[in-house]
Amino acid sequence: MMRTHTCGELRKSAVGTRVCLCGWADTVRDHGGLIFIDLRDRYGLTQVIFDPADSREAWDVAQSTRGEYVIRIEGVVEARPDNMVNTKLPTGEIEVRSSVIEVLNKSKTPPFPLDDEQAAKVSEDLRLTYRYMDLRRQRMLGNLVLRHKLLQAARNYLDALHFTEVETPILTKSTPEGARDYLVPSRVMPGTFYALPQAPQQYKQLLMVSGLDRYFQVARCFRDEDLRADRQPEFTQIDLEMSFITPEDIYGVIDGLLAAMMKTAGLGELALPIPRMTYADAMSRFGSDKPDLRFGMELTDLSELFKGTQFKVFGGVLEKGGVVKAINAKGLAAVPPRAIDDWTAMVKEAGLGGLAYIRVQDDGAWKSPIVKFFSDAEKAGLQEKLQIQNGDLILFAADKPAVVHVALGRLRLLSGAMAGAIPQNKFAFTWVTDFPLFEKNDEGQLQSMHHPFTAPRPQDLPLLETEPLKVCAQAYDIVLNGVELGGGSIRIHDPDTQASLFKVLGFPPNEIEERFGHLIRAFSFGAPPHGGLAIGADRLVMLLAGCESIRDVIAFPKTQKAMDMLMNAPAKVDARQLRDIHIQSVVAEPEGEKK
RNA sequence: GGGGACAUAGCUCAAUUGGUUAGAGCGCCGCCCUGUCACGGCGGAGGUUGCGGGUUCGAGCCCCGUUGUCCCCGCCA
Repeated sequence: MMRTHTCGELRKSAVGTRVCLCGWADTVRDHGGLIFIDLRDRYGLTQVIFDPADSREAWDVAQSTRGEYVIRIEGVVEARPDNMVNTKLPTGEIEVRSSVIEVLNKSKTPPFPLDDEQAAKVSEDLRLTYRYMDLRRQRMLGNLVLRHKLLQAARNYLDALHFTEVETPILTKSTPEGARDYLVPSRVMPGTFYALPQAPQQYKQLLMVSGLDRYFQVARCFRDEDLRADRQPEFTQIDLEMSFITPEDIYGVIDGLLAAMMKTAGLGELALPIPRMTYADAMSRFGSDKPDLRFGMELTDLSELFKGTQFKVFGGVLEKGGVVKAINAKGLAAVPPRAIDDWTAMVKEAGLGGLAYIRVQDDGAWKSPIVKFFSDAEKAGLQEKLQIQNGDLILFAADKPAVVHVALGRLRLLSGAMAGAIPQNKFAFTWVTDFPLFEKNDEGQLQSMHHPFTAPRPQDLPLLETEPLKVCAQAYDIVLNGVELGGGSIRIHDPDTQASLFKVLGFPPNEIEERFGHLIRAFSFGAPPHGGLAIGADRLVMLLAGCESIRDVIAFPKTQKAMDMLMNAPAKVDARQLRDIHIQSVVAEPEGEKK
């Protein structure tokens, strides 16, 4: 028998028992006589003591043991004397007196320290190059275990609600209207390509046509776009779809799912139902379609107040149908000029002409380049609407609503963080509902905001071909702490509505047939009304684990250039492999590397 | 595609205005030490300052380029 116990389970009740433990030498403390080895495995840490009087042979081996050696020990569990109990360890009341030690494997000196406090500062590329070492840390192991437990909880919850997990293909067809696809050349059909799925969207809808009724999948998805702290090129969704439902059914299922996962993470009872707000409200009040509701500092509409104002910048914008809005950055009156400069550059990038502000000094005086243009009534109105107190900083934006919202939404997050207004141990979920069905792309053409199978709200159907931008979708996002966790919609299930939507989007008939013909055909055989949603599993785990990067909850993540530092992927392949799949690279080989 | 930050010992960092032999803590190696748990003490080894070029009497430091990592904008139906 290799081991009788793990390194995390021995307690006082085991005193007197003969045990075998296996694990890694976490630290070796050699006192010349006594030697202490903290033996570590996934489950914890147990102190093992070697006394030359017990076994000189074992003591010799213990003395030559180094950090990260893999060892197996045999010994007897002893209670520690009262004054030597280590209260920092769950196993701190006992130790194992060992007379048998076997080195199962030696280890080179680790490339970086493995204790969580020091490892947190180590450069991430080194951690990724030696990811298997990084994952030995309790923190990282804990993240992987939590991820597993959360997904397990999700599976149990959905199974109890009669959802069936179905695996859908990884080699599938390109869907050019979404993100950039990862392509896989076909060997058998020269010149053709599979694509890796951006989401199992069409398959899960086809499963509804099949009558599966309730589908889910812990699904790997692939999108060839640039990375962020919360975006990886391959990521995992908890993807689900249901038949014969209304949006209320989705809210109910997901509310319960998230509550179950919060509980599993040890984060207590989530108050249900999760609050909802419309997309229009989210944009107007928070300047974002994924509002962070952990703090206030909402956007305040001042358009009424400044109607007919003498201040030409605001007046001019209002005459052209724009809006004037502001946020009160509580307590930031003394923010350095440098910050205002940075923020000004940021809002200009967002399309604003400039950033107007008022510093409300401690003596109550308003220090501002624009206040001299305000009437007494306007000042009084500001005071009242923005609840201005000494020490506040007021930030104004005046332009078209879309520009004002984006600019102030970003300022709200930046200034809120700077003011320390964002509580860190809070979980503020919200649904964002009633998204527009369409948006205009850079070329001014209509495109689906979600995807082209999203159903319009029934009451908006008459507007579909006349005023498409006013049509709201039966689409909803679930948001946590300003992060888009997931989204979904009720789908179009009747071919007529689908056809008229394609028409509005301006898809030519031959293209519709080529790209969506299979789906339309399927829907012509009796598709049930259906809808669903997908949750970004990595993001959810990241937030519930209290991590700042999605990479910390993925076992083997990629760098910002989508490199796998451990495997060194992507990499060149043999010319033979390329020939087989009928691919020729147009990238010039550097001199000296030609074969 | 764009903006920003960083790159010095195995790790984390320091190095005055451009000026002697590039330092510290941790780790590593050796010796000592019988109750430590971040053990302690003494000693030691360890550097092409990411790479390439330039300016200069002289470059870790200034300039240009390049590579890599991270953050953000664009992008992400």
